[in-house]
Amino acid sequence: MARQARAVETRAGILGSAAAVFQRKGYGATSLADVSAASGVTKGALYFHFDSKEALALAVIDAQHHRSISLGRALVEQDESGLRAALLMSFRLARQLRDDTVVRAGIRLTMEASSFSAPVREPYLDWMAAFEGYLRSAIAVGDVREGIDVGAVAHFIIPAFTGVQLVSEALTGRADIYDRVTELWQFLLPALVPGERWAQLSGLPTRIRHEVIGAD
Amino acid sequence: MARQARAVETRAGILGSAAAVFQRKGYGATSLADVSAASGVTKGALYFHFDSKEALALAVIDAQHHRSISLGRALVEQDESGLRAALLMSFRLARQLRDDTVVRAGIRLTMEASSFSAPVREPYLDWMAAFEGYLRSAIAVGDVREGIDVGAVAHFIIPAFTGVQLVSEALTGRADIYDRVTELWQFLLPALVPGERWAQLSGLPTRIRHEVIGAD
Amino acid sequence: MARQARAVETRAGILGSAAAVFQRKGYGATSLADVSAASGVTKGALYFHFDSKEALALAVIDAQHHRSISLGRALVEQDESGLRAALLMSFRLARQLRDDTVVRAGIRLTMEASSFSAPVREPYLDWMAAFEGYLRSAIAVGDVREGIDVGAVAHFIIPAFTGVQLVSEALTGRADIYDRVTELWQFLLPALVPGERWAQLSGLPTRIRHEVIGAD
Amino acid sequence: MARQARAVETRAGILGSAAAVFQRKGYGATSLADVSAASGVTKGALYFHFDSKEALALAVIDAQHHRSISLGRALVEQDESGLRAALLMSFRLARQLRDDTVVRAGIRLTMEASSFSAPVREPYLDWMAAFEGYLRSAIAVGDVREGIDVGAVAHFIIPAFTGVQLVSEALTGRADIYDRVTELWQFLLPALVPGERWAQLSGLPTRIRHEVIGAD
DNA sequence: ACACTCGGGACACCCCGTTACT
DNA sequence: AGTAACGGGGTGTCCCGAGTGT
Repeated sequence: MARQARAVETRAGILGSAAAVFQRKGYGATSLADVSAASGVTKGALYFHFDSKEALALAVIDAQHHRSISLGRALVEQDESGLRAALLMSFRLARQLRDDTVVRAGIRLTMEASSFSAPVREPYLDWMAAFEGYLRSAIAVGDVREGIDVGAVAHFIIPAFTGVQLVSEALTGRADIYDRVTELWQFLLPALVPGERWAQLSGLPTRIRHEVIGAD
Repeated sequence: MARQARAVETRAGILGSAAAVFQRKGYGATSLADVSAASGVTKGALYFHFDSKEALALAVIDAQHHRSISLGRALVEQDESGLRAALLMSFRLARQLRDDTVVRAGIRLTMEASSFSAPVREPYLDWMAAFEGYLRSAIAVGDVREGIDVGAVAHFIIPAFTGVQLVSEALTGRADIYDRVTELWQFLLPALVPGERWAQLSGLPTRIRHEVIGAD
Repeated sequence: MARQARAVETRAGILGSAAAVFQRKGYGATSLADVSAASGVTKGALYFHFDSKEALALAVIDAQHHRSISLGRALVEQDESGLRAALLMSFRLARQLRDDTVVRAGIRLTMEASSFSAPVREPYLDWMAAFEGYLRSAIAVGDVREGIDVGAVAHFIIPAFTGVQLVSEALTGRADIYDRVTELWQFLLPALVPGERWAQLSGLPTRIRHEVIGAD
Repeated sequence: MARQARAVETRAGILGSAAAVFQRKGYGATSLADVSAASGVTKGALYFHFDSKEALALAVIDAQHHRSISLGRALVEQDESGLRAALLMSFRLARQLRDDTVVRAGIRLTMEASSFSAPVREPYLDWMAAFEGYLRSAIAVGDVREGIDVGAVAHFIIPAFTGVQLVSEALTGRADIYDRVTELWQFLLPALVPGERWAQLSGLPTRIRHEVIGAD
């Protein structure tokens, strides 16, 4: 149906505007009137595209999740090594979290989700699975110690990153997020890399940070 | 005055009931009618004790913060060593986060606070300061390496713990929080303790966990 | 509680205005804004007194039922004979149905009730019971044939009256209701009164009509 | 045009589905989305065939009226005697009122019509005219007393039947409608049939009931 | 031309957080 | 400490035309 061209556009517009408002005010404080005004779309159209405020929020979460997870796909296609991939991911995600409204909104809504719906778990689980993969291939090339519990590590990195990003938001509006992510890796790497690689890997976080973000 | 005694009691009752409702439904979805019903107090009385819904939520946050921070005071008075103190704190707090309604509500509201008020930063800063203190005295007794940036470490532990607790809530309703906190320390200690102490400190998280919580 | 004086008054005011609007527009077409405007009461006050639009409608039905059923109580206290009582009731009720807004509204809502609530049955059952009583005492004094099934008769009179009133409303706005009720009795009495009383009872409907209503 | 064939079919499908929904929920509580879902037709198509929700309801009323009135036409063609015709009609209509969705919906809407449109009067008037005809031919063959006011009788039977059916719906969902219609005639016949015919006509309602409906 | 997607406003109901008067 | 009243939106969703394709 070619006619959906307009519809797709409208839907995307609503989603973007909704993300902006959600990101600024949170789910509870956002009214559909706000979204309607921000998107320049009437509530009728809004209702046509999304069944409810909750559905709209979930759609934003979903969009964010897709947008973020696609960062990972790119890495795999570029055939990056495991440890580099993990670090690249974290910094690219940090950049999204600073600059991409949809991602910012999605993350915020993910955390507030228990206010309006069942808690959202898939994103956390997906990220954990992705990092498990990175770790495994890092072990294969000797960047990460054998015998480590990759499940446990992944199950720690994701929450740690979540918390780092959350507190960075609360304290500085995420202005310091690159520093904080860099430190995350510096405190975590000693538990991961084998002693003999430490010399060459201890500086990796900073190198990758600059590779991804620059001096910023 | 005897009259004030009852007033204090009523106020505390409201606060407890409000915490229970906030914890279950979140700020936005909680109505004063809910609180009124849960506490068995009329809305009039409710407004006599708290100026507004927001004030009520902030009072819950405050109560939680006091309740949690007082855990730290007890440690100082018991003159625990720095590293032990840090670990004890984390597990005791984990226990509160599992079992204490006011604390659970307070944490939830702290994170939702940006929905209805300026973001709450003091708790994070207070915790960071406390952990800096623990780390400094840990360095003094040789449990933590010299030359480490205690500010940076504290600035990582607090977010990491925050994230761990948050994701544990989302995925398991905090049922696995003790495991997650134990792992947090296991992945973090290698970056903190000097090599020569590793043998005796690597098992510390598990020991303290059992000391505080038992097999649970 | 003396303070409720104001509340009672307000409530009654709302009920009366609501009846007027319901009577004119029906349940579905009546908005709470209409009621609010008609009663000069804010929607907040309205919500304070009635939990919902449905509750308001049911309250109107209830008020009508009380108002109508109390006609019957008066008859009993006046110790009217059974047949006279039945006829008096029907004409007095007819008058209410023409002139009393609350009654008109209540009847209308009773019929529309299945649109918004479980069908209302009590009024019908109450009326049937009342008429059974009248018939029994009419039999006792010989105005109604023995051996008649009073339950069946009551179970016919009430629907018949209901229909007469309903169609009179649809066709003439109840302008002709007295004529119609008179005829109802004229077509029904032959099945009820014993042959030997026919001479003196055949004119009873008209006599009672004039007694209650006058020439109108 | 073949094209219209399908249009007619679609229209009929909508009408049937709409009747089902109206019958179940009433006019006010029925949304066009409901009808659209029930009929498997998009709302757009729905508006193509009917100008408005009200028009749709009126079309259902109309369909019901046609369907019911055609019962009468059949009788005339079968050349039934007047009194038999009247009784046959009433029982056949009762059967429709129990079993035919369109008829049930139409009747319900007829009564609710004043909620959304001018009161519907034609059906009542048509029925009254039909019954006047039956009565007149009944008088011609001596089944009904001469000198009776056929207009008045018809003007009573139709409302009485309406009420009987209405209350039967409210109290039993029309499960007892055949009993109630039978009784209607038993209480009415004494006023209609001449004394000398009473012996043979008093059992007529039951006989016709069984003829039309069976033991049911 | 028929059919339908898409979008448009308009309220309706609910009820919420809050104040005035006892 | 409490009853009563207050307005103000919030979400849902309804009924209905423009616009678009088949």
